[in-house]
Amino acid sequence: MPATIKDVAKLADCSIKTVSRVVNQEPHVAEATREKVQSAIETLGYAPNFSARRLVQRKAYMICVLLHEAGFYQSAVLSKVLDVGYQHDYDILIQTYFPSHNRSKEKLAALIREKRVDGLVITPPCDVDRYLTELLVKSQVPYVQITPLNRTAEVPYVTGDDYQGAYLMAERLIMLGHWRIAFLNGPRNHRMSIDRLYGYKAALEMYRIPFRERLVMESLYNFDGGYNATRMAMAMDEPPTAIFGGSDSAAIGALYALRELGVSVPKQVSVCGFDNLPQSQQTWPGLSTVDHPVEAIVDKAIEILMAILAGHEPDSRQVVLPCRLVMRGSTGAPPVEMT
Amino acid sequence: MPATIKDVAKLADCSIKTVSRVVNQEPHVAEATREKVQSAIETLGYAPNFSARRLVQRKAYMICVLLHEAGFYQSAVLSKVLDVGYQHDYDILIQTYFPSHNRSKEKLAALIREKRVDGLVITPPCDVDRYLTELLVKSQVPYVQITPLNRTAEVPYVTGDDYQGAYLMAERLIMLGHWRIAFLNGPRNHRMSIDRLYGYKAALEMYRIPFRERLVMESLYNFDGGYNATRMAMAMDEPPTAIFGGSDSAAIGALYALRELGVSVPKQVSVCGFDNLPQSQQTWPGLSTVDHPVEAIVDKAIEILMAILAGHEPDSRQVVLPCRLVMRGSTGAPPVEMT
DNA sequence: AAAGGGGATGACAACGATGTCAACCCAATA
DNA sequence: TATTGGGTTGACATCGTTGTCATCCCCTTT
Repeated sequence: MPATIKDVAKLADCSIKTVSRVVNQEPHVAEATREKVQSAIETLGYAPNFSARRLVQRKAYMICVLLHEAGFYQSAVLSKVLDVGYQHDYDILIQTYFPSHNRSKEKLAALIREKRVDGLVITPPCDVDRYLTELLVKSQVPYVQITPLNRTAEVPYVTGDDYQGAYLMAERLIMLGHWRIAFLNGPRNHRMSIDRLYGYKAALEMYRIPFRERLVMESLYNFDGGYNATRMAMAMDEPPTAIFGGSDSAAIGALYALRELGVSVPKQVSVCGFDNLPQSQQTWPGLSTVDHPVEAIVDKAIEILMAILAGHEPDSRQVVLPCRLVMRGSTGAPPVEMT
Repeated sequence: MPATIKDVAKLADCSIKTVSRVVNQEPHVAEATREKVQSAIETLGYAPNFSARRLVQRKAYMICVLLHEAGFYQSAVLSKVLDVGYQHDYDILIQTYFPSHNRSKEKLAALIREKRVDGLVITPPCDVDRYLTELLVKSQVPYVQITPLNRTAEVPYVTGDDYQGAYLMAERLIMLGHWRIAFLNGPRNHRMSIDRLYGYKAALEMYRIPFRERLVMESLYNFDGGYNATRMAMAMDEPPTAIFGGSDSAAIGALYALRELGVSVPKQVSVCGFDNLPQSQQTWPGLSTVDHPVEAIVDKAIEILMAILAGHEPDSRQVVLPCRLVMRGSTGAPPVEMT
């Protein structure tokens, strides 16, 4: 049986309230008493019972990270959340959420209703689900979205500047001499895909390169999508000299397809991605990509969430951080055309 | 203010105990009463407060997954833990643990002392830390190790059969015609590395292939280690015709090094790994590897943990599951030697 | 010397559930 | 009719904390 506050009080010959004061470092305790209590605590190996504290304070001391899948991006997020979580007194609970899965909906709803968590961090693609959004709003739980696929002005989120990142990368490709640049697009109704596509378009426009609809290929931002899209692109009459993956996963699929086709990267075709996933530096050649600053994003997101939980109004509820190019070996000048 | 059990009792015109019975589906409630209570619950949108329940039941309804880092392997584990967690009434908390980091030690110790978790799942490489092991044993918390790097007979663990898996793969390489097979070794004092190395050695012995110490290269099982080891191996007088990575990460590093050296895989050199990480099928060529059955391992581990938590004695506390070869494009026959 | 003020302290009531146990009701039985 | 027995039911204590507020004591001030 672990020691309780009562045991400590008895041993230290004082009231439980005094022990509570010492434990919580409240004022109004004489130095001598404090020491007496401290030593009693150590003797008994006392630690306060968290459930009791949670009950009386009506606080779970817990934040939940909502995941759709435990993928590469999510593990980067998690990694940082844990890191930052240390700074605060919150534990981190993870929960999966599948829009189509009724049981997972109920689980999450219960989690919130039963006050088992004080706030949530939503990772993509969970944010696109209507039911979830309604649930969160209705239950008034503080939450913040990490790199949402869609976003509305009412909801707190932190993300990278998809438009700017895509613009930068497209511009870089253009500077290298490319002008038939395929774009591996994501789901058409996601704000994130739309922004990245717009960045690409804007760069083309800026440099007077005609935009060609057929160079925008469906990829769903995943490996298989990138692979298939690339096979199709390379089968065109005039295949692209560069393939800009809207996500690293798609770009890695593209690399695979090109290797399979015996197309040399970057000599014949350049490839680049978006996200800067850890494995994008383990491909060969290393994948040039746009760094979505996950760490900074999570940092900011937790900061916002903590502010809301503490009752303050955060500096801002919507934050967009700039992206940065990370050039590796997968991009280069296009081959000289034979005309 | 959320509704409490009292509110429900008042509305349903009965005692709180009766409501409790209905909520927990206990017997001894008349059908009419049950319905009355149910409708009151729905009217008020009542959900039991978990902190209160935890307090009185002295149970946290929480298991902790202890991670050293949120890497690829860990995310696979996590993914499955979450999946299985659904079956039971436990929430999943994640916690990082760094042996050198005092603060993280304290955090974990507090987590356990304060009864915030009922049990733990330990992922590698956390299990190699002495302080941790002592803490766990001393505090009597139920726990189970997933693919431990080291293991002792007293501690519950579930792992893949490293020896058998390595044997199978080495045998396969030999059948393909290889006999200069380099092995990218892991940390020398880890049981897991030792077993994999022994499997490799045993296969060599079985097929009467002389074991050469210098073909066992230090890699620490990571990308950089695999990369460096491969560079060194290929610089030998008689470079190996196959490189067997003790882990996929190391093997991916090997692939990178070989590409860089312009060595064709598998035509000139075969490469294979161990673990079957998700990204090992996204390399080019696809990485042949030994599947460490993470899902089955986690399944079994949770089963054991749940049995212990429920007070039963599990069927067995140490489980070793067989590994299975996954052959992809990175392995083939060695080139014909010019003699 | 009396009044006032502030720090130290503890008694007691929350918090919201579950466990214990006695009381009750009603039907079946002797 | 009295007794038994089983299913219903609720009063009350309990879990281990924190919050409220009254009390006490001692020191300063007038």
